[in-house]
Amino acid sequence: MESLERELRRGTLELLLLRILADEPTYGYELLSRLGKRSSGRFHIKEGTLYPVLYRLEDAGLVVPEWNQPARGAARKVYRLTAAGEERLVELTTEWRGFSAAIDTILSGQEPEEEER
Amino acid sequence: MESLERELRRGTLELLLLRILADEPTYGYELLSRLGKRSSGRFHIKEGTLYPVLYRLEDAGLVVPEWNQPARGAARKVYRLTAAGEERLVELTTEWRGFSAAIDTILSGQEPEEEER
DNA sequence: ACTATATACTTTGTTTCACTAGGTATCAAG
DNA sequence: CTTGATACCTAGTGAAACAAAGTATATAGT
Repeated sequence: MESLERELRRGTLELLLLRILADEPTYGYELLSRLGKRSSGRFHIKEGTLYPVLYRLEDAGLVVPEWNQPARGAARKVYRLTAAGEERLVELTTEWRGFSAAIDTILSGQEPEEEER
Repeated sequence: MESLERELRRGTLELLLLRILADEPTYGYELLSRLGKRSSGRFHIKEGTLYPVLYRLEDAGLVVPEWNQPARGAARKVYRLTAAGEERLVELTTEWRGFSAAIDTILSGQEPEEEER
């Protein structure tokens, strides 16, 4: 019985990263702080969590990386959303809304009106 | 990259089962159909998923089982929420609300006001 | 009597994902 | 020249949901 947060985060990371990348192409390290900021400090993931997700997104063709050498500092791998990535973002957002609505319905103790016959 | 639903369900099962059991002590097999009904058919978990969760809840002292022999048919293991289970339900509900609110904020593209300094 | 179906609980093994805990490399500041 | 911040990468671990079995009882059909 682990922390709920850890388990809840499962699957949502992909959605959240796509959402942030939709605003603006961003590199990995920066994604960490943006995610932290936008969630009011709730989602503090580590690099060892982040990069594997980015590779999955890349393998799935949802994002494309481009190496970027800033004037000073280490090189950055900037990820940009592809068309497929935008589609996926819409898909996942819809799925999330349906899912969380279903949970909320159960938590509120309401029986949904007659379905599933 | 599996289905989002599968991953999202992670961690929420415990919460949902506790919620259903809070209404009324229920046995495993019945929980399956109640969960399906209350989620409008969205959450169709299998027995191989359900029972291990119930055992975790039992080990954690959140529910207690009682064998019940109905007039006809196979014996039923009816689970009842403990006081600890009720507390945990409140805890998890709060955590869920905070979590889903955080996701919604990020999805809506709003920056939360200055926090996390 | 035999078979199938529905009910009801159990167990084993697999997969996926987030995490821990390291590692490499570059650059600025002291 | 060492420390710390930035930035990326990887191997190994663990927990949860799942698939796919199995056991047992009772009812219905032939």
